[in-house]
Amino acid sequence: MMQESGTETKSNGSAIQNGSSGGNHLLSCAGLREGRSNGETPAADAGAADLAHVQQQQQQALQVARQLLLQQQQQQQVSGLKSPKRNDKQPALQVPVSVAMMTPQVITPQQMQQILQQQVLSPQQLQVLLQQQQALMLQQQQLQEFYKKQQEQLQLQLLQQQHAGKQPKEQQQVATQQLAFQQQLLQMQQLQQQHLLSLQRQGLLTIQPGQPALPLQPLAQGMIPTELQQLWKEVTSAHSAEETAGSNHSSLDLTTTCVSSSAPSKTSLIMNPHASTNGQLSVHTPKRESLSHEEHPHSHPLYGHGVCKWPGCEAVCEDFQSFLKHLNSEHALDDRSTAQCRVQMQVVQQLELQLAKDKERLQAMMTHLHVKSTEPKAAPQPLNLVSSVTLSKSASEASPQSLPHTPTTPTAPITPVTQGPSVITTTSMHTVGPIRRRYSDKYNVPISSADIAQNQEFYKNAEVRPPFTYASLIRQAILESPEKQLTLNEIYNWFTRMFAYFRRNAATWKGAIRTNLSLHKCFIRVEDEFGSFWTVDDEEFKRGRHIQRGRPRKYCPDENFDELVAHNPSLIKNMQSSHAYCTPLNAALQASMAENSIPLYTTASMGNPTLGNLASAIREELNGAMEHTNSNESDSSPGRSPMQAVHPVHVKEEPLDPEEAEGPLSLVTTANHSPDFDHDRDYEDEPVNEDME
DNA sequence: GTCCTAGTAAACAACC
DNA sequence: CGGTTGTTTACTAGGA
Repeated sequence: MMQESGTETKSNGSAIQNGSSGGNHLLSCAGLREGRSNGETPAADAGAADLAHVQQQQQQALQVARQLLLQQQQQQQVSGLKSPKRNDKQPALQVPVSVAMMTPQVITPQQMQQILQQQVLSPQQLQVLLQQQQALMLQQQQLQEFYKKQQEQLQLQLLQQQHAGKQPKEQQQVATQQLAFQQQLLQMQQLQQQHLLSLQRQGLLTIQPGQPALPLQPLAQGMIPTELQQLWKEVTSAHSAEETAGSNHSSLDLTTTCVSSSAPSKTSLIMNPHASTNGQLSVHTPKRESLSHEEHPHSHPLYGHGVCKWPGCEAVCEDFQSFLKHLNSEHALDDRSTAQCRVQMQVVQQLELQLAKDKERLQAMMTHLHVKSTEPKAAPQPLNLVSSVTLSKSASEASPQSLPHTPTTPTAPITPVTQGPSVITTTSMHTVGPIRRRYSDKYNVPISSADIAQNQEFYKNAEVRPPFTYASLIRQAILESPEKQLTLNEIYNWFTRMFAYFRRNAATWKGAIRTNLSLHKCFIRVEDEFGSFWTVDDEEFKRGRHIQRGRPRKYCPDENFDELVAHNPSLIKNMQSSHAYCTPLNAALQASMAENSIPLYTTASMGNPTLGNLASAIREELNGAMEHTNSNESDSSPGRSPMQAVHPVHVKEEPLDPEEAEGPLSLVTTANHSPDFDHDRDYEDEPVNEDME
């Protein structure tokens, strides 16, 4: 497709792609533009108004082309021939025209992205650019329409030659019009080149050296390049066939005149030395032909209800032919028509501006509605997070301890997050202070892995405080670990790995983590000879209870615990570190502690040896009962051996509900003479223990 | 206004 | 001795 354009280009000796050594085609077009007949000087400081003017000129040229086309249509109608199927195999006298020349320079998305990446455009410039883009796309559509009509007419002519004999005079006229049309196209193309040059001079467009020249890039919007090219081929093929049969007109090649730097003038129509190359590519498309049949021959935007609709005209035309004559005579290419066309252009621009504003408004509304749901104050955190903060700050302030963005554990499936356009910059999202009522605060609804995973990339990169409580995050970190247990340092690492926010102010949030670990009943600290780690009781987490204040909670692990386990051997099975068993573990242990905590604690602190023996016993039992073969250590827990799963237990002895404090543990309770500790809330005012100490 | 809860800071102790 | 870990307390602020 496009290589055909290239061959045609080369055939004419004008190097389009490499003519300007850097592929900067616009420079070559500068010479072309300066050589224009109208003598318009290039706008050194081409602004939006100049660009609009260029657009106006382009549309004007297009209008003239359409006018010529209509004249041609009129002649076809005079001949009174319908167009049956076209014969595909025609003599190959061609009018090859570069597709690149025929394609308006609609800015491709790549170029648009390049422009945006430059970040030098003001909103006004972008607005202008958008408008120009829309105008050019409109031109494309008009061209497409024109080509279809042209094809139809040529087919009609061809049929006429085959069945009704030669009509040299008419054919000559058609050919002349074709030439004039192509000249108009050339002019239009030059204007487009000028337009692009203006864009470049403004800095709106940058053609990089390695990048192909802009006009040679395929169309990305508007019209499919292949379709456009095919259309033109059909047109030229049919037309050249006609000329071969009936006249001595030379084939026309507009390729060099438009896009090449070696064509200084629009009148430089040269002979095409490779006319035959197009013949084989002329493919008949029945679809397009059928479409051409459906087209109304007399439809014209400037003609309706017998009146010329040229702005300010309203001349009555009896029929379409008279309208065309009127159009040619009264609205030819002159200053008046140009001025009127400019006015119309302004009208269109106003409408487009309004449309752009409305689009922008719509976008803002949509953005607002989407971002608002992610505001920190909004309790529920949406899963599809689209708002973000500028990463510049987080990047600049990220502490050096920021970890690589690797999935935490194999058990934490991480779904990729849609990135890129979904991220909308809003610095307001950069929250600093404490945020209350985070997601999953209420009723301690556990955050799922998907909650974090879906926004994982976002939180990893954006220094946005996650709308989760520390407790929720700690729980998530623990549950994501292979063994459902983490050391404190591993929890730290999880936070810094998963959230860019926690790469700053480490002292603050680390202290908060420690406080939460100690404060929440759901977090159970377990010790072994290698250190301590933390597990989570999910059921207790859902309860969301805190360890009561004002009440001593800690006890010496080697004291008073052996007896507890001795009375409750089933606890041993629950001492594994996985989530599946940490819950019953906590239930049982905490149930036991509910019965024994205060007296045990108190007595332990006072030197009661009972729990010390108990702890030793349970530790031994654990070592024996748990051949914890799962040695899959977390990547973040290098310091622990597989045997770490065998834990002596060092658990906060927060009591559970009275109904949970049943079973053999009651023996401990009674044995420790703690009638007051059956109730959770009894510890509120409990200076007794402190007093006892 | 009160209560509850989360977050923060700080003090302290034990441990490494 | 300094850092880490863990506990506890006090305080603030937001929400019900």
